Amino acid sequence: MQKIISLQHSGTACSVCNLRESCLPAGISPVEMAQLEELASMKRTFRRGDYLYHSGSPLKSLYAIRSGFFKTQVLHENGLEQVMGFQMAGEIIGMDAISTDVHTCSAVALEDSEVCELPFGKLEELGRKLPKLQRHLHKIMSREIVRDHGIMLLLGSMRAEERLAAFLLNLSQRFAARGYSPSAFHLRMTRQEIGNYLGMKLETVSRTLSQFQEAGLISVRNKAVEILDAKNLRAFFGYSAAPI
Amino acid sequence: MQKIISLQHSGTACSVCNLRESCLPAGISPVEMAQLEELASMKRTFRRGDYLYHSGSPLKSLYAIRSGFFKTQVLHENGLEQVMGFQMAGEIIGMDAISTDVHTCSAVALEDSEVCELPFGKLEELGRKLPKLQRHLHKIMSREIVRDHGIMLLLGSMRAEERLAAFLLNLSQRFAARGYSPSAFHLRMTRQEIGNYLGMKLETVSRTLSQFQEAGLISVRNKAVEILDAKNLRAFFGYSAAPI
DNA sequence: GATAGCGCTTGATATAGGTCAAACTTGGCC
DNA sequence: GGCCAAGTTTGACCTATATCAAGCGCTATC
Repeated sequence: MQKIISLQHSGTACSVCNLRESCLPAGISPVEMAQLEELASMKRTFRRGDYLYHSGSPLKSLYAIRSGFFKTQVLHENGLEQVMGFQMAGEIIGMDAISTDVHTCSAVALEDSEVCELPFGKLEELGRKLPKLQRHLHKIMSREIVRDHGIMLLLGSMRAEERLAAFLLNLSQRFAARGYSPSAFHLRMTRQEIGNYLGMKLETVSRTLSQFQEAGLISVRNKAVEILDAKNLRAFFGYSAAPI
Repeated sequence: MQKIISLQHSGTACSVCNLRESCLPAGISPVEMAQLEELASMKRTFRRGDYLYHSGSPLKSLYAIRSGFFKTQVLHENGLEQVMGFQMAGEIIGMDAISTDVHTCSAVALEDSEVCELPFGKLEELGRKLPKLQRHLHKIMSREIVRDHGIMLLLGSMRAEERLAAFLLNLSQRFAARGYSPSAFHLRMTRQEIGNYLGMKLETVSRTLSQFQEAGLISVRNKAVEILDAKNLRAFFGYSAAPI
């Protein structure tokens, strides 16, 4: 399943990567950056539908997404299925595997994507030498915990409208943080995947999007979404910040 | 709110603590244990209802629960509320605060409890010297991520019956792992709190418990629960392992 | 440029779980 | 030991969302 399109040992270095401020190297010195660059030198490209890792496969590395879009999901033998998240450039994935040395979810590319591979053993080793890197790794893991808490709040306490509004605003915010338009973007995932992630059926996703459009909050045409009235969309979940 | 009943600098050491195999010191050598003991020497006791930390308070330490029961929860200004988990002896809490150096949820004692305080800065520092400790800390953080994924699956994909069955079996398993009866135990939390955690109303919790009792799967009398037919209870969520 | 298939929308209907309400139990406190 | 508040159970009814179903429209492939 996992087709590796290209392996590069040079590629773009952390020090010149435009994601460096939000990715793993955030806040470390140039000298330290050089050491991290060496560790992160392995790049891999993926086509839409390719797996970055499978549930059940052993922990080897964490992965920093350089470009593209992934989803992570759990597939239970009993048929239950849950999308755990949609990850984009600058985000680190694979931390679920540290606990048992085996991945507990799968990561699939939703569009052509590129990742930097971070061999976990070496990353820990370097963390022992570079306290700032160590701290940052801890922060990234903790951020994942906080993100998951946000989704638990969403799934446990919000109504369908609120969940979808939170989802759209969260995407908007993350696109904005990467220099893309916060108001107009393309969804990389299907209604089915959105619904699965948000604990609702695809029909409900579709209906709720139509309803938002009807109310003049957004404009949707297939995967193209435009947020027209972020303020009132935000009101759907009580003026709180996007908790995803 | 946070009443500190006692502060002890001696207390029970990790090396003689009966939780050492499941707690932070798991798998480290006696020499290393001594260093960890020094770090974890501060004990604190809490009465039912006391806060261990508040949402918004700065990160100081992680906490290893020595005895008792806690819940962690987020309270949103807009009224939304979500119980993130129920934690018992041997579990480490507070990792939500590492991301931003501020706690994002609150921890409340559900019964009289005792915790070992682990100053986070010192813990990281010691981790740099003891790779096994470092790895174990990472495993504990990752375990929290995996646990949260399990709850996301539960909240996003399961029906009320399945959630409650999963909840009871998870408690059972955790009590068993601590040497208590896996079949008979006391719930430390209210129906309200269970419901909030599982994304359902307290009436639904009550009704579903009654329904389980009707079906001969459990016996409930207030907070006293006995699991009579774990096999069929497990069948409620497709024979999968408790995903909490 | 035609066609097949997948993804999406929309409608009609069903239902799990929520809401409201009342009565019962229990445990903490004076 | 009795009282009060909080927690729990159970019933009746309601609503948000699921389910089932049909048709439409992209988009990708030849």
